[in-house]
Amino acid sequence: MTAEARPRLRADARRNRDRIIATATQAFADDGPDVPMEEIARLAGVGVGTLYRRFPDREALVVAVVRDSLATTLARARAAADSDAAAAADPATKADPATADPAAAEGRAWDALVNSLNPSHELRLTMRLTSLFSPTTAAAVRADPAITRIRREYAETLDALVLAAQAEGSLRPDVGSGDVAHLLSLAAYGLSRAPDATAEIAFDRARAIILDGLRAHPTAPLPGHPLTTTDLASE
Amino acid sequence: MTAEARPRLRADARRNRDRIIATATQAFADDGPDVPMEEIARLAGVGVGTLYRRFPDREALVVAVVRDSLATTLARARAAADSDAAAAADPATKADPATADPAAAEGRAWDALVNSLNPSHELRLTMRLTSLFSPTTAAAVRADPAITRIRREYAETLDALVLAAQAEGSLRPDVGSGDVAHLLSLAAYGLSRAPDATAEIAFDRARAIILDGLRAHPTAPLPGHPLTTTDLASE
Amino acid sequence: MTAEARPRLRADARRNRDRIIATATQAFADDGPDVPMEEIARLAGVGVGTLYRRFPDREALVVAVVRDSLATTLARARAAADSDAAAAADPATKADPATADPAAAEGRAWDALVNSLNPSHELRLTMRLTSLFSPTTAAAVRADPAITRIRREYAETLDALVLAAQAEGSLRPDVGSGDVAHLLSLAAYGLSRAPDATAEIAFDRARAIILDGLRAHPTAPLPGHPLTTTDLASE
Amino acid sequence: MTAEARPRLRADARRNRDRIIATATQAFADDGPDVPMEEIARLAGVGVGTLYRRFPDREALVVAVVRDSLATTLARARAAADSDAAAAADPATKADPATADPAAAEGRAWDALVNSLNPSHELRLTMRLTSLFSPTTAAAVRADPAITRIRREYAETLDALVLAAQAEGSLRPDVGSGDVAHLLSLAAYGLSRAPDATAEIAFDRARAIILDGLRAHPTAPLPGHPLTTTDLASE
DNA sequence: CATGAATGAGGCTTCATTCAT
DNA sequence: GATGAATGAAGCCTCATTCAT
Repeated sequence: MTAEARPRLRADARRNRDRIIATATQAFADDGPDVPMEEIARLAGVGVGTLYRRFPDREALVVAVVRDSLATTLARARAAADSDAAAAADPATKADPATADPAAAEGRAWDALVNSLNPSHELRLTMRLTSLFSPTTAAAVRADPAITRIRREYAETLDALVLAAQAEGSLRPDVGSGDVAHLLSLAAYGLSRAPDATAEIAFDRARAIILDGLRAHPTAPLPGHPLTTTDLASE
Repeated sequence: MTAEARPRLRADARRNRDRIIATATQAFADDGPDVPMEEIARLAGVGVGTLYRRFPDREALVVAVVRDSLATTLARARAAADSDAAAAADPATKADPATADPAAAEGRAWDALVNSLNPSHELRLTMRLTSLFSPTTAAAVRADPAITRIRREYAETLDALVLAAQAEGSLRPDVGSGDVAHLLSLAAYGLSRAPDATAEIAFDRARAIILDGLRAHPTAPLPGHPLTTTDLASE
Repeated sequence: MTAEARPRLRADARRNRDRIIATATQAFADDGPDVPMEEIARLAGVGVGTLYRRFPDREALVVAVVRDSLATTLARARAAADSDAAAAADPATKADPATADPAAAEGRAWDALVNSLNPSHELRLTMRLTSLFSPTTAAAVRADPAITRIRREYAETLDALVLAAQAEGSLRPDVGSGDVAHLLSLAAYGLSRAPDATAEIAFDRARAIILDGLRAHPTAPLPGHPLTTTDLASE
Repeated sequence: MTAEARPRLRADARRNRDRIIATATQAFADDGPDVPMEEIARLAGVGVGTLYRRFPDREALVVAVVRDSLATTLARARAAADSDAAAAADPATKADPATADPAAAEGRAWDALVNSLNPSHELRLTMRLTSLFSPTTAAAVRADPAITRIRREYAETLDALVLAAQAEGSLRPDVGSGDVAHLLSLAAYGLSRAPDATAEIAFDRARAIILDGLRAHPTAPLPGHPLTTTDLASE
């Protein structure tokens, strides 16, 4: 997934690496950013040495976890954008607006936008993590080239979705992809804490309300100007 | 500020205690939840011994900080509610809807609700803190009787504001005080991170969009049922 | 002994500090430069925490040990120089060269030089240490201002002794204080390894032979030019 | 190079083994006695596994390195002794003292002694190594039969050189081969540290002074008795 | 009471050594 | 045989907490 000089990992090493990242993601989410490395190793069923062979220090592990999670999120958003494009190319879909489901009347682009923002379990955990790590670690995360690239590509994908939704008139024109990303990351963050059904509902409701706020029926002018993703780069 | 048995601390001791809490609040906000106790003591200009005399252990200090911050927030929300009640009792205010400021057309209760949710510096810190502490410490915070009481009183105050806004027709009827608290805490949380102007704007815009979503113009039924604050107690 | 802002240490702290340095000096000599910090602490009868409170890391401890040892050595060399000066001022001492002990016929300055080079137990340990530490640590030692100052003062003292001995004709004129320091440090180094009587003898003999070589009876011109202490600064 | 049961290693394995020893010798000299085994393996271009196949543990590698180095040194000292013997047997050499180079007036045996003590690069490394390893490792080195044998043979060679030089009157009679070995090892040790020109000069000068001290012009009786190599066995 | 010195458990990381591929 | 992945013991250092001054 990265462009590093890591041509091929031995099968078992690869499996270990993947399991460590998955375990670490979960452990960080469960116990906070300070979970002992030994605990992570234990949960992953490996010795500390193996953990450190793969990730030179805690920071490297965190970066890998975030990188992995963001890559998944990007793939998801892209899939949503692509399926939207495919649907648009297929005249059979939503052929006649008049006969369409009124609840889905917002249009294809809107649906694509909403789908792309449905946070995966992984992303939720990452949302939480990125806000919990120490300033030093956060800086390391932002400095990672692979993460930077993913963020940029994600921003581009989201930009396209936002513009399409605004073109079809379903998304209010005075918001930018930065606003959208910010709001949805907030919603996802709220979800990431409690793992139970209530949190699930609270998230769904919050998301619905936020989406209502994003629809093209502004009741009052928004302050400032539409935020682009770049505006939030320092987030 | 709290309802504890406060056996009349000597003036200077009292000052010490207050300074420690203020310092700790700032230190937690600046450097994260792991600031060493010695660092806090140093910043407060006292020895560790003094710190430990006031707060038997780190958890007690955290609890005190959160308690203090929540108490301030509650007082602020109450003041907003009270001024609303006072305004309602005063026929001179907003006497004639026709002459009222159109931008404020949502009604007095709506304004009161919005005001009560304008996060103070203190609240922002608290938002950040409560989401950053370890699960263990978070549990200790929730278990604190004084904090529980404050949360309950805060919920009651918010309930009243929500009901009033729904009664006047400005707040959509399918939300509860839990939804409102959840959404606004999310917005405030987003703010608490970066202290720069961009974050300020992002927060203002996010809040505006959320408020639009909360207004009484539901475009689609919300999933589930209106959340009460109790629903979110485990958050 | 240093010019740091350490005005006064609490009596017990001071005692601990001294004991730690003494213990560390011995431990380094006995077990090499890698003695675990915990071992040093244990031998000194304190907890690791105390050790680290006084010396932020291993390097700081090493620097302190070397500094302490060099200071002792400097004091010793100075005492030798001073007693020589005092003797010279006292007409009763060695009043008549003709009646002096033939074995001591070399003169007062020579005796002073020899005395100043009688390595203390501490210095022997230090000799061994400075050559055993890692390049990084060695660099830290050389970078220490207090150590730099002591080395400079020591060089000045030795310079005076060397010049005096050459003036009285007992020390061969084609050597410098750098040569003298180098040779004697070699002898002392050899001594520092084995702690038994044999080593003691070997050292005494080696020193006697070296001193013979240093006497004013050069049988062959020495290569290069007389070394000054500065020439050996990188040693 | 050693007298072990060397069951005819395959050519490439043999090459591996030699490269590992050479690499390790250099690595120890460059980076100190704590170079990780993996680093040595990497520098030698083999995997750790291969390293451990040849040398069961770190101690075995160190012993092999020292053994190798000492064997080289012994060969050199023997060559010097042999050439001296050959020269002595050849009446053409130094036939007429009157026509001899005055600077070489000390005699053939003296020259042989001096030559045998001219430290090779290998010996310098060994000097450094043997003094840097931990007490435990140093003991293992001394306990190695091959090393013991080499030391013994070296002592015998040196004994012969010393006796010859004393017989011809160039070496003072009150020193033993132990004294000579001790002094020259000290000089060589001093050299092994800094690899620059200053160190070269300092070594040359120190050696010259020491040789002056060793010449047959004792100005004072030496303490103790002439040391044999055995006296220094524990060094 | 205030201070800051002492303690030691606990987390991070390294590396000698073993073992599966 | 060669390789390098896995293991875990051991050392460094931090910091919450206790206690002597």
